[in-house]
Amino acid sequence: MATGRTHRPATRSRGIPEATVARLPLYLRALTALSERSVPTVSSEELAAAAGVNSAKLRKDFSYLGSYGTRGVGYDVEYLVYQISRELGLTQDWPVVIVGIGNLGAALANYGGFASRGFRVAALIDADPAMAGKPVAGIPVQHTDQLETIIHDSGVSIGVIATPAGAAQQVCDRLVAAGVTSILNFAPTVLSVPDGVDVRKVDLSIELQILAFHEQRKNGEERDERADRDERPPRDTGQAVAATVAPAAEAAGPGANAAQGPVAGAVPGASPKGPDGDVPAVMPA
Amino acid sequence: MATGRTHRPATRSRGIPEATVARLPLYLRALTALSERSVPTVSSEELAAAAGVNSAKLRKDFSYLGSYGTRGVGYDVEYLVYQISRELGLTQDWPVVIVGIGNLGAALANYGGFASRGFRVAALIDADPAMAGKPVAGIPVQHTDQLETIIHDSGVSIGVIATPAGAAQQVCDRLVAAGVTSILNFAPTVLSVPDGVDVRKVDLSIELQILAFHEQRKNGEERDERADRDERPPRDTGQAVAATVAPAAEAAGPGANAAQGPVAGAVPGASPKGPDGDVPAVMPA
DNA sequence: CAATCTTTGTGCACGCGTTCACAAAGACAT
DNA sequence: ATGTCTTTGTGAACGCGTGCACAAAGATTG
Repeated sequence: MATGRTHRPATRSRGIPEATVARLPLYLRALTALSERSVPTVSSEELAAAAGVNSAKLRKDFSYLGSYGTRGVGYDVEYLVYQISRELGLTQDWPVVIVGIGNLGAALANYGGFASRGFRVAALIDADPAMAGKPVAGIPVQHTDQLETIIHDSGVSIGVIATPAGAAQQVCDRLVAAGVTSILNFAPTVLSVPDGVDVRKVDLSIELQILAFHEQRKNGEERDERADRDERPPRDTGQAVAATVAPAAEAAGPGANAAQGPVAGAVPGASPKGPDGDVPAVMPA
Repeated sequence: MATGRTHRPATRSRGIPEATVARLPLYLRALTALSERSVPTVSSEELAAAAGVNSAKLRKDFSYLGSYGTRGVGYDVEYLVYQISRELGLTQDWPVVIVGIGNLGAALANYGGFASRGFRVAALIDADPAMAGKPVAGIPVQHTDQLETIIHDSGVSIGVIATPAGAAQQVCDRLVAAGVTSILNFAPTVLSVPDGVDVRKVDLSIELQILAFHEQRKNGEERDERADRDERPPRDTGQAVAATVAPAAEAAGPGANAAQGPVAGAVPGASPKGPDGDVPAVMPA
């Protein structure tokens, strides 16, 4: 799956392994489907198949939540839906703001999967003044100037960043400063955040690259893997190669100017950031 | 990671660990940024910071590719860009089709991160006849009827599914039958595919749910964690609870009837499919 | 050429996650 | 009640991934 994991050292918040937490939404979806079909109970085998995992893994996952099954019968669907929802915190309302209303931001705003799980789009924010007031998914877009006010007034603690890479860190800093403690980042940049803030990343091109790797392995044993295997290249091949790989500039932005702290260095501090400007299409990575 | 990992048993294609493969795109992005700033070399420490990982991990990752560094100096940026690109298979052109041109599909079509890494959008496909011919991102949308022809003529091996959940499995089957061997799935459904086909999943709401879990843990020790901890619920709480958790139907759809191998066999029964509710406005595939 | 300094590459240990396999628990039939 | 059958819950083994720590390698300086 989309990759998206952060570099946080797998906190294992309260006994439940991180890997298990990541699968709970999967189980919940399958269970919800069963619930709608009025299926009263499921065995671990059936549910595991529906969720696409191993049944032993599923049982172990559930064992971290408690003993919510009946031996010889299986799990009560409705009860399990409730327990998992509660464990994930979906029994409460989560106001969310989406920053960067390009194609992707608009798609997210329209995405039905949010509302159906307790996530409510509290506001849409964009830096383009021309967007201000325009309704997207029935919600008027507000200007970035309002960001702090919106966060504060709506009590938002989860922010979604769908801006171009160049603007992401800046937006992130403002969100965090305003009180947001969880961020879902769609911009192709590594965000630095202070401790206590969770970041999850979704990078569409990364997923494709991973697929390409496996794809290459499938058809690709007969390819040109011979000559260029271990040759020391001319030190000045630079431009040519770069042009081949990435003809269009990527401009991940100077934000990634490594060299900050010794290792991690999550510096919420200033970020000159330079030009980001463009918000034309979607994340011109 | 957004997650998005499939249930394939981590094939470790050719010695390179799956976890390492998943990080290579990360390194590549950071390196590309350095390349554009004309930085000749980087140390593992610097690059690791830019990519948001541990430096020891980075060095070990690179060691799987070969000895591409110079002790006392670091790594040649351009050379490393080339090596990683080649390893990922990005030195060749990958035609891609996107099926389901709703908000999300359109966002993907416009996404710049594809073209800049060797991925070329060969075609856009949608089931809505009204969409046919309409240009999105400069590419005319074609009707689903053309799917097989397009795949065949363009030699596409990677497909992106951005349809509603209810249509995903059907589209998937047709893609696979037409020769696609790698699928990036944005629909909230578990796809069943034959061996040899790779599936990676990106589920936006899953990422948010994971964030919600951690968010709950942060502010939430003083919450209502007492009373409803281990109570055996009335067996008929069903509807009420379901309504609370998921007011809008989601209907991940029975499409997930894995039922291929022996272990799978989940509810092979008929699938009236019913209302797929979720993702109404978006993705009218 | 020798000494020193920097940084890579990796052996090793540890912890997490996955999977197997089975005893315990309950349902159900007789 | 007793026995059988199904399915859970989990102890234990295994394998992968991560991070430490250091020797080896090369640059650099005197």
